[in-house]
Amino acid sequence: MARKAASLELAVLGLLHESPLHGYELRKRLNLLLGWGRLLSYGSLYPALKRLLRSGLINEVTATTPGVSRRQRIVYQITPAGRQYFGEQITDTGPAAWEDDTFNMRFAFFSRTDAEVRLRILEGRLSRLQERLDRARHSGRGGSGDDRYLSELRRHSIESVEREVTWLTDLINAERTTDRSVDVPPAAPSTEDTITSAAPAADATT
Amino acid sequence: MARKAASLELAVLGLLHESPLHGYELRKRLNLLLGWGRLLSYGSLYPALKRLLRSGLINEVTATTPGVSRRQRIVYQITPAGRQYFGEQITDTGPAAWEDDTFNMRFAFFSRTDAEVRLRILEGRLSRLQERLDRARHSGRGGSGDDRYLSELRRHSIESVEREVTWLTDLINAERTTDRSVDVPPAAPSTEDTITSAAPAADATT
DNA sequence: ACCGCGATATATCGTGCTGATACGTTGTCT
DNA sequence: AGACAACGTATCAGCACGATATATCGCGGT
Repeated sequence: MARKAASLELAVLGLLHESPLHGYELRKRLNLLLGWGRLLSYGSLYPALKRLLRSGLINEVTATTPGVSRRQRIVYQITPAGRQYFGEQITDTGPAAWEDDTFNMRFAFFSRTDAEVRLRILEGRLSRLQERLDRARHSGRGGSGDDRYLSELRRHSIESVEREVTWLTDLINAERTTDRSVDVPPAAPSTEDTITSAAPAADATT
Repeated sequence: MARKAASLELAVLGLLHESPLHGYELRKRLNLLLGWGRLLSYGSLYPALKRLLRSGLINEVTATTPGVSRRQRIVYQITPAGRQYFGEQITDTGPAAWEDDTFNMRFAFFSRTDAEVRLRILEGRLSRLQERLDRARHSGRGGSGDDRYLSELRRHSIESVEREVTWLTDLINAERTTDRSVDVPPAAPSTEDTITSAAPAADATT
C-alpha cells in the first residue's frame, strides 16, 4: 500500500521511537524539533495521530503518571510496525526528501540514519537549493521597473539561500572526512562517485 | 463585513493595481514576488481569483492581445472597490502583518506604502523575530541528550534568524534617517533597541 | 478556605494552500 | 508533418493552520 509519509507523521514516529508520549508533550517536542517558525497546531497533530492509529503504526493507552500528577492522560506508543515503517521511510531517499520541512525533519533524526543516506540527503538538498538560487538570480531581470524595496528583498533572499548552501557544503565535507574510518559497510557499492560537488546532480527520480 | 485579507488575495490586488493580467502571467509574477521557496499553485490562485470576483474587487474580461498571440485569454482587472480595499489593507497594520509570508508580501509593496506604516511593519516584524529568537535560545536546554546534528540544526536556525534581525535593524535605521524631513509623529514608541551589531551603512541604492 | 489564573490536556471546525492531474492551444524546431 | 516545449485554464484529495471549546491541575494570593 505504501502510505505517503506526511512528514509530520514521520516526526511523530521518530519521537515515539524513543519513548511513549501524550499529545500535549508530543506537540511541545515537535515544536522544538521542527518549530523555529510557526508552531504546530493541534489541528494537525491529532488528525495525524488518528491516521497513525488507523494504520497500526502506533497505539494508545490511557495512563496516569504517579508522582507527577494523578491526572489521566492518553499516551501514544509506537508499534513494531511503526518502528519498521519509520526505518524504511528514514532510509528511503524519496524525491521529496529535500523540501524545506521534510529536510529539516530528516536532518533532526540524522543520528539514527546511515552515513550513506545522510550524504544522499545532504546532496539532494544542496542541489535543490542551487536550483532555487539559479531561478532567483535569473529572475533578477526586469531592468526598468526596478523597485528599491523589491530588489533589496530579492538580494536578501538570495543571500540567505547562499548561506544555507555554504552550510550544507560544510556539512557534506564534514561527513566525507569523518567517514574515512567509521563503519562504511563493506558491501557498499564501491562508491561510484558520479557526484561532483555542487553539480546539478539531476534528481534521480527514485 | 471586513474580509480576512488572505495575503494571496492582497498580493493579486497589488499586481493588478499596476496592470490587468491573466492567470498564467499572474502566477509567474507572484512567484517572482513571493516565491523564493515553493511555487504558487494554481490550486491556490484560481480559488483566490474567484473569491475576489465574488467580492467585486476584481472583474474579468476575455481578451486577445494582438501582435503577441491571437489566443483568447481571461484577463483580470482591479475595480475601484479593489483599489480601495488594497489601500486599506496595506495601510492597516493588523496583528498578522508580521508573519513570514504576509510580511514579505507587504514588504514587496513598500514603495506604495507610507513611511510611517513601513516603520510600524518593520518594527513589528523585528519584535516577532526577537521573540522567536528568545524561544529558540531558551529551548537550547536538554543538557544530557545532546544530539550532534540536532544542536547543529538549532545553531544554524538561530544564526539565520539573527541575520534577519540584523537586516531588519539596518532597514529600520535607513528608514529613520531618510525620514528626517517628513512628518514623524512625536508619539513614536521609541523602541529601546538593545541591538548592538547594527552597522549603519546599508546604502542599498540599487 | 477560597478564588483566580496560568499551565496542562484533548479535541473539532472552517478555511486555505500544495502537488498532482487533466485538458486544450500556440509556437518552434527538425 | 510531427514532435515538443511553453502557454493557459481548471479541479481535487490531502493536509496544515488558527480559532475555538472544554475541562482539570497546581500554585500564589488574600
